[in-house]
Amino acid sequence: MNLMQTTQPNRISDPQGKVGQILSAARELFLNAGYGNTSMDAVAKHAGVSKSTLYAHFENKEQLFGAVVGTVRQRLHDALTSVSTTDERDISKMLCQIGTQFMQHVTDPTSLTIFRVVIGELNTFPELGREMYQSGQIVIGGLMAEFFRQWTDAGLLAVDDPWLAARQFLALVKGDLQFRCLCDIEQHPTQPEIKRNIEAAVAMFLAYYGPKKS
Amino acid sequence: MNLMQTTQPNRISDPQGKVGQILSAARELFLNAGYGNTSMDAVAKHAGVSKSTLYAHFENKEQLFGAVVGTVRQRLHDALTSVSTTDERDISKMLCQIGTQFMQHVTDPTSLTIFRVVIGELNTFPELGREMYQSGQIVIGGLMAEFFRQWTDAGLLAVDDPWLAARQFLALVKGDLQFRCLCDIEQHPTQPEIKRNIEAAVAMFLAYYGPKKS
DNA sequence: GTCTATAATTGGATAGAC
DNA sequence: GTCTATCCAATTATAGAC
Repeated sequence: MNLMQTTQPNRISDPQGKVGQILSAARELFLNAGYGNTSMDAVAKHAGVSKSTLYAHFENKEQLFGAVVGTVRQRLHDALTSVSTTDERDISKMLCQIGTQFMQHVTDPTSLTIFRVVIGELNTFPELGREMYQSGQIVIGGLMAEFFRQWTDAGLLAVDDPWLAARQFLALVKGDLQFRCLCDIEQHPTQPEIKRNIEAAVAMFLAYYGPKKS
Repeated sequence: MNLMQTTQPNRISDPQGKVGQILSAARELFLNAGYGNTSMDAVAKHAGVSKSTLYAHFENKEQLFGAVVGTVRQRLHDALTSVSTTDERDISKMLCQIGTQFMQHVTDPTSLTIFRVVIGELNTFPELGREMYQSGQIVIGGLMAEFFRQWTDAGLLAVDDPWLAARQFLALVKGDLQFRCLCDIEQHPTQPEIKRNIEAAVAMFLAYYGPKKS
């Protein structure tokens, strides 16, 4: 699954070199038409190179697909680890900030598309699905759990199981919006819809994990 | 998308006739290998009929796929509309009962597989994804909303927006388990894991929507 | 490394006999 | 309705010249 240079003296990550063109074209085609409906011919034509060049850089179709998924997965990973909050005293505002950033990435069209393709091809590429999930849910879940632990130490929350609380918070924030997006390509959630979900989630979360009780 | 008899005098739903064999074989192959990786040759061979017979009953590959998805979707629809609870005074127990039944269908391997295939082929068959989603989330959401409305009238709950409460409850019960199943074919949730999720969900839900407050 | 041309296979769909 | 045999287009992957 190593996509870039192996032993060749090629400059690393040459963005507009042939490899970059191929990856870019492959990403667009794979994400729009799926794995099975995308031909290597089409990738070569779309990238403006010949099939020989294509096969000179990538062993076969499977490896090319893995490389494309790898780049998109990395982007999702980076986006989610950058989720943060300004240091406020108002725990409610902080939770809303984080929820908003999270939903932005979760409902991002590119993220959704890659999840669709990977999920659909899960039988052929089981490990890609696992990697995508880990770059998504696990990364953001761990981040939230750490936040909750710190805020509990600071007396802002009363969370006993940070991982459980993190999963509950994220589940509430998402509601069924991510799943709906995944199933219905046209029903993109509106901003008010997302905002309402987040506010309801924060209210419910604080009613249970807020500092006043327990 | 009408799969069974149109004008032919064939007995309706002949379970072990050629049509039944074809649908059964097609279901197994489509769900295991996906749409693009399943050939009509394979379907015919697996069903023990010739390709001519196959094409005598189904116009083309797309229509066959639609018919298969239709049968599975119907099963999911029926399963979810049958979710119910014994009439107790203990609201907590009733919620746990419903949550358990819901999770049983949500984590059912066949349901998961059909969702994977449909999601992966969403660009080719947009309406199938919408139908699946409606047979799943919308059906169970409406059912729950109605429960919550009745229980609020009876003084067991204090729910102002039944649809929102229903989505929140279902989101909490699922957590990230459905999404995890969808992405990772091997990580099937254990019963204790599911049970713990449900109990935590009910506790949190009742802390907010329970009758004592408000 | 890159191209043109092509090999080798497989796909969906049909013709015609019974 | 059902079968055998086949057509034709498209696909992945490679050979050989430059």
